[in-house]
Amino acid sequence: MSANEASLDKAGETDTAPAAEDSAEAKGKTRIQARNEARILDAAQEIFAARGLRGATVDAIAEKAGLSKPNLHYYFRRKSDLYVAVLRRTLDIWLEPFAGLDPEGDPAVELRRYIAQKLEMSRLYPSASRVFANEMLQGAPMLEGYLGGELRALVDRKAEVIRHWIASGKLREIDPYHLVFLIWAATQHYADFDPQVRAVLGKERMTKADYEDVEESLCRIILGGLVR
Amino acid sequence: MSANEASLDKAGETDTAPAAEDSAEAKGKTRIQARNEARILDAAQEIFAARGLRGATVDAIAEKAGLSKPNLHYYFRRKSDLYVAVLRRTLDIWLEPFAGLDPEGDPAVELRRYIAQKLEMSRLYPSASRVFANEMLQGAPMLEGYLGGELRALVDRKAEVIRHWIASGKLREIDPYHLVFLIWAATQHYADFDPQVRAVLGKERMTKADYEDVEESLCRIILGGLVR
DNA sequence: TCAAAATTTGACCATTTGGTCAATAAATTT
DNA sequence: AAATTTATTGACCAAATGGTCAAATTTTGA
Repeated sequence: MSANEASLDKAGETDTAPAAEDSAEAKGKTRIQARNEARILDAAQEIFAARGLRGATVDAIAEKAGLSKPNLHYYFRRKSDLYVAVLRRTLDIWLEPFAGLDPEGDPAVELRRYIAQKLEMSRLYPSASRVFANEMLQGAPMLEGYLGGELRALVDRKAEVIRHWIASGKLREIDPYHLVFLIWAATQHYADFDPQVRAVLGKERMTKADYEDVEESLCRIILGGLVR
Repeated sequence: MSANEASLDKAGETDTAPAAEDSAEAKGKTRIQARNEARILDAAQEIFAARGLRGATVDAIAEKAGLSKPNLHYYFRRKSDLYVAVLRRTLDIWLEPFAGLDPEGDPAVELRRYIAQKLEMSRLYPSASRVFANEMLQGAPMLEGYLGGELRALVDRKAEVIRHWIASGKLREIDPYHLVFLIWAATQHYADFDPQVRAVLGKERMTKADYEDVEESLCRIILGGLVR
């Protein structure tokens, strides 16, 4: 319909002075600022995860964060700014383990580790996964540039790694891209479709042990066929 | 928060006279009624798929259906009624091929067929998949009873089929439930995460041929490991 | 301690939205 | 063709919502 106010394409972090502060973050932020922004981001992640950008209300986020609505707007002018911030944080956390796939490592070990890491993220930060899923369902209006840029480049690089494994006879001949999609889909499923998973398994809650079963099952199916 | 106005649990189709009419539907509906309800359902599916229950506006649905808002309300009193109707239609279409898994058939053939069917549904009716995904992300408030009832029972039955295949040595030892989740996740991924898939693959559009590649890849990975 | 800067809030507003209703315009039936 | 039922709509409303703003309060630094 209209140009988006913001997106993740080449976001321009305007830090005037890098300055090595205490926390990993902190770009000249007050203590109060850091605390409140973190609270808001956490709250927003929960709300956006469950309702998406349009369905989420600023009131709901503010209440969950324990702030008044005007006070929230003091930190994030527009709801969409907040949404982009949440998305960015989610994405950063997400791609780290993927980028870590080591070409020199044994594919069975590397892939199992990646699957395990991705599953753990579904278990520990399900709402992060859901925010991303929601954005996908909307057609990814905020991620257009990112998906075709950063992400695509990264996946291309890792597809090369997988092809290298195949070439050296350690993996069967499979399309690297669809393997990646399969792993993403399978692992995120347990966060995104949690209600269905729990209902079908008849579990009130998915415990850490349950997730270990998932890991074992997924690896057995995927690797069992993949690995020479 | 509060009791939902409607859900899919034991929905009571109040048909006074079964009466074998022309179409598969038609429970004493006018021609106009049938046409408009279909239009509305289609339009609603698109909007709900992209925005979820809360994010979708009745106005948007009405416009897409080519009706005025009050006219839409003439057919569906509440937005949630419409949502449930869409969900029900989606669900019906969805489970048919799953229920069709034949215990007497060859597991490799049966599973490949199911994967192919599920993929085709992602290709032909992506918005149906997205409506369901959206409902999951919201926590499945409208499906609570359904998931733990009908669906769970069906999956239990099919898990038995898979165990039977394992027992007769046709499949490796795997957890039937996680296999089912894997297939669901992998196939629906191409509908739900379409923007990501297209961006990473660098494709403007996923063609039928592209989907055939997906089928081949998925079957090779999943079955390659599964089948004896 | 005190002024400046940062933070918080109550009150408010314009828009959007789900939903209603009486009145009107087709269809359908008799 | 009249009567009855079905379908459609313009006008409207109350509630929700994103966002603003001036005033008040708290924190910070000199």
